[in-house]
Amino acid sequence: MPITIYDVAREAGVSMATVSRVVNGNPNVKPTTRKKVLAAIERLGYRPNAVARGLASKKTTTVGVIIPDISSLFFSELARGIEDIATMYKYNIILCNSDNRLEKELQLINTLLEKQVDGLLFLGSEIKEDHLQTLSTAAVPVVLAATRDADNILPSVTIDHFQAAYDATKALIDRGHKRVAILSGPKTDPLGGLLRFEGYKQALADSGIAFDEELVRSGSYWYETGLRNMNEFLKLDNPPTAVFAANDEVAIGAIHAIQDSGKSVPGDIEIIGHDNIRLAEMVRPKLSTVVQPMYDIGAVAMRLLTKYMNNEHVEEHVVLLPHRIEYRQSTRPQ
Amino acid sequence: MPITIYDVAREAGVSMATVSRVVNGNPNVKPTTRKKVLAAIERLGYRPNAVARGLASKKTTTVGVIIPDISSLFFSELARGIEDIATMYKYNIILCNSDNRLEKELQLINTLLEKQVDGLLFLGSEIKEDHLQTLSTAAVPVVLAATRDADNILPSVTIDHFQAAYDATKALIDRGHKRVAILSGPKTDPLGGLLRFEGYKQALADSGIAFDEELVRSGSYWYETGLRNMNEFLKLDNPPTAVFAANDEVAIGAIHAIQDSGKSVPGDIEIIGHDNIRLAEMVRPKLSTVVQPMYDIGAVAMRLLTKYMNNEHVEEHVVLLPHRIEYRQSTRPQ
DNA sequence: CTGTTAGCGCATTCAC
DNA sequence: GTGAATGCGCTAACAG
Repeated sequence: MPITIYDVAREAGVSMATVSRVVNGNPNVKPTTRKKVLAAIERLGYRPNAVARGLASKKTTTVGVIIPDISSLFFSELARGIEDIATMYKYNIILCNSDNRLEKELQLINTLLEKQVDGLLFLGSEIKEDHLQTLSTAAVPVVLAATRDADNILPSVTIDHFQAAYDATKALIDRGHKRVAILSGPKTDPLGGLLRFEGYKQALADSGIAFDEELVRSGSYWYETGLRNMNEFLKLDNPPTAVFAANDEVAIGAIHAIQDSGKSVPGDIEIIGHDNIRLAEMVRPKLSTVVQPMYDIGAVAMRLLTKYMNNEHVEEHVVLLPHRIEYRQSTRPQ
Repeated sequence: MPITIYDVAREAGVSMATVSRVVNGNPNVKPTTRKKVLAAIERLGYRPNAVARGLASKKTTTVGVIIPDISSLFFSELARGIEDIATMYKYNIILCNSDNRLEKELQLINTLLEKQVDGLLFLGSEIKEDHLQTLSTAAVPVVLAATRDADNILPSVTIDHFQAAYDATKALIDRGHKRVAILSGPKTDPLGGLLRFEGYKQALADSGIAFDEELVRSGSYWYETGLRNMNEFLKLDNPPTAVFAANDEVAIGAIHAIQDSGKSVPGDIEIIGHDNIRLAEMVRPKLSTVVQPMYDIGAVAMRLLTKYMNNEHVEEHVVLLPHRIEYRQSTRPQ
């Protein structure tokens, strides 16, 4: 039989309301009685029941987090940012993997809403009409992280993917390359795929370089994809002399493909990756890459969510975090 | 105003008990009325309140997971195993980072227990008397994963770390090495540190090789530690010709230290790592390593927890998962 | 400052 | 098969 607030009240010789007050730090309690209650709590080993509290107060101090895959280096870093800020604001997180599967995502949203989370964080996956519709039934705030909806209806935290890809491509061009290839993410991914691809094309156009379909390969964000697609590039009559990869894993796969073919990075081919996962510093040559602040995206998104949950005023509901290029060893020193 | 079970009852012209029955799949409902109720639920967009259900039923279908650091490649893989099995058994997980800090761990245990989780998974960190004491106040089952308590009081899922280290060291010795070094984890870590160190020493002893303090360096599990400590080895008058590293990151750091010094792996020095994080295949040379089945440890631990939560019979409460050595390129082909 | 009283939304007896 | 009644443990007015 678990100890309830009522047991404590009896033990301390006060009403349950008073016990509730001291448990919740309500100042309207005489220090003497507070001490009495605290002693009774200690003696009985009382542990407040957060479920009962949640039902009565309509707050669970829990937020739901829907993430494509927690085992990914990218998203686990994001999750850490979320959890740290959540802890700071006394929230816990219910973490769910969606594997980017629409059906599972919608079902998770419903489950989390049933669990009466105080807010929802939705990460990474593309936002379709179905999402918007299900999300619109939520009575609690929702924030997107590392993704956003096309019309910016929902609050979101991302970087400017177009600009990031533009900058990386431009940097390669400025280093004298005419044959700049892209290892793109899936075309179905609006941000990491399409938008970065657009940035790439725009950089070429602005530099008067003709777009060459031959220098484009898109696929998943896995190491093996980089390996495979880079090998295709290498078979070209006129292979690229520089490559922008849509993420770091792919970039590292590309580097290994190049090395395996007997060529060198950055000697023969220069590479710039994207994200700056911790791995980027743990390979040789160390990877030059576009820094996407994963931890911060998570942290800022969670902070934004606390503001909404707290009915605080929010200046801008679509926040773009800064990016930059970190030059390491897969590009030549300038 | 959210829709409650009562609204549905009125809309369907039945009692709330009946609605509760159809929501919970109780077979004792006439198909006709079931249909009526379902229609009313649909019409109203009713979403059951899991908090209220939790209070009434004393089950939350939520388990607490205390993890050192979700952003680590090792633990995020474990977490994925946990979450997948949790999903399979209709549980959600509340995920908390502990950073291996005792105080935070104890506080998290209490918080999760307050939230009335149906079970608790505790990962990675050393189990001290304080843990046992706090955990003993739990009214719900607890399972340890990737750690265990000294007296095997609590159920746990791990590999045999002594044997793993023994096997790796022995493999190196069998390849003809007399100077086998160890890049050990922290001595304060009972499994990854101490136990593996013991396995290393035993393998030496069994092979008649004198233990040499010079060939031992211990430290954190980070890449930089491997880099730094390997450099120390390299400065020795009589440096090691083989190294067993306490985890893969450290092993990769060591490889880079060796390469940076102008020597080669495995030509001059052979390396075996530990864990087999995904990274092991994403470096050159690819890392030979002791495979620790992270995903499975998480999955099995969660499965074990479901058995306890379900009052099922459990054969063995201390489970050791198998390990093996995966030979890749940081050891010479045999 | 403290106690009394109502629910919060649901599962669960127990009757019928 | 179905409904009425009770209580899970707590917060939140409201009185006093």
